[in-house]
Amino acid sequence: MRAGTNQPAARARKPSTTGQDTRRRILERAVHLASSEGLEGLTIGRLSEALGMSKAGLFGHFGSKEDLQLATVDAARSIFIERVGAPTFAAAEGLPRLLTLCEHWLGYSDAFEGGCFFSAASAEFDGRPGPVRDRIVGAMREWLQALEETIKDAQRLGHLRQEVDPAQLAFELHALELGCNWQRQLLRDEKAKGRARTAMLARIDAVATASGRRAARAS
Amino acid sequence: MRAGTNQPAARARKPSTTGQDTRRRILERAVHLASSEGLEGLTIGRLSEALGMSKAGLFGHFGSKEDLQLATVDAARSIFIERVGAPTFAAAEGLPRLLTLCEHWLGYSDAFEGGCFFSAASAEFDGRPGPVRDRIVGAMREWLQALEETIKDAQRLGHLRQEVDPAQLAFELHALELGCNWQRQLLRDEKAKGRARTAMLARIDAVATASGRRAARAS
DNA sequence: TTGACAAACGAACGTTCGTTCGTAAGCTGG
DNA sequence: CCAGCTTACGAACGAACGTTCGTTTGTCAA
Repeated sequence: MRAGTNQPAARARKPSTTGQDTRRRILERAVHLASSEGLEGLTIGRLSEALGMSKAGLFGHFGSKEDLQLATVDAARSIFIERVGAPTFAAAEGLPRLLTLCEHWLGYSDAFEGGCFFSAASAEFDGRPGPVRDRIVGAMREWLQALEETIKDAQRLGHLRQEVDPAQLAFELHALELGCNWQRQLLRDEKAKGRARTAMLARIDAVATASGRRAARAS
Repeated sequence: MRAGTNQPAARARKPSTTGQDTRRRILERAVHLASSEGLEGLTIGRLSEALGMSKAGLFGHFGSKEDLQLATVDAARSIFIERVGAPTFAAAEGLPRLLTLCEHWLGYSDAFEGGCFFSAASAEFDGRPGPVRDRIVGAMREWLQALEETIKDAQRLGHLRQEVDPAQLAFELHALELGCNWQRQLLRDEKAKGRARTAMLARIDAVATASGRRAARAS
């Protein structure tokens, strides 16, 4: 079953509303729904109802629920790259870039109605083997690697002390982001973002060099 | 419907297997299942199958699925208290107690097959209003309060500097625990616990007083 | 021995899930 | 104008969900 799923019909045509448009509209809504209801709680029936279309019509854009989930993860990844990755790599390398990353990272939670998509998806699928879990893991490894690389660059430029363990620092910054999301979403604590920012800046400042601080102040 | 749920039949009798025993057995399994599949993914059918009993037989112990979920949260809370709370309050007040808390906190993840129960439950229900969410929030507030109180005690004893903000420190320690669980469960990184321990100890040591360090070394 | 009661069961309920199918409608190249 | 393709639809499917019901079993008290 499910034959012919591997030719995604990418041929370019221009009807009044193309399938790609609808697909985008579906995924935009799916990402929000999944961030608060979960990727499994994201039901085809409710999603189609929220979009004012039929179950079958929506289903046709994806071969299966799993494909919908995978596409939703990809869509969330795109949003993350747009809201965090892009402004980060637009900033000057070194400490300024690392600080820019932290600030946009904290701000991106607002991009989804139910808080950080990946925080929710991670917790939901960390114990369920399969393609969806693999996709989430891939996106998170990619991000953690980028974060670590940003730290290493700052170190290479002499903005951070040599004895800093980039993986350890990346772990701690990531933990603070998770904590921020937790406190905001579960306890509805508006101070969460401030707490996380305070902690991130203090942690970074504690291992910054004089030239690093100068570069940060200049930017 | 669901009449007579409010007299739990606490009358003392001694059949070969009492209802309370079965209920305990059910909840023990439920906690593990929920920690990896989620509280919603915890279905009565699969749970009863895993226990070798019928759906109806299991269902009878709870008036509804929601009641089962609430009981599961309570059971997880008991395990947490037993594994973390008890050893913590057995330790000497002040810095020794705070360090004991951290160590047992990091170790308790092993109590559940799918990692920290509350980390999973928090992420799952942070966007779903209702009694289950309220129960989770209650347990977490209770814990966060205990953590903050432990910090304040250490401060009162002069083991931590006066300028320390207990709520901020509690937030950061909690974030590190979340990060530990995330890295362990999603990335299957065995270094996670070490990373979190390193960060916790460094964070605490940075604001410890000389007498606090002495008390910690002595215990 | 009998009556009462808790504990567990099998069978069925209505609902919702993901999925399949056949079929209109709308656009486009011949 | 007409085939051919994409897009969307309504209707229906089997499976699994939470839940209800009536019944059987085993144990204690009278």
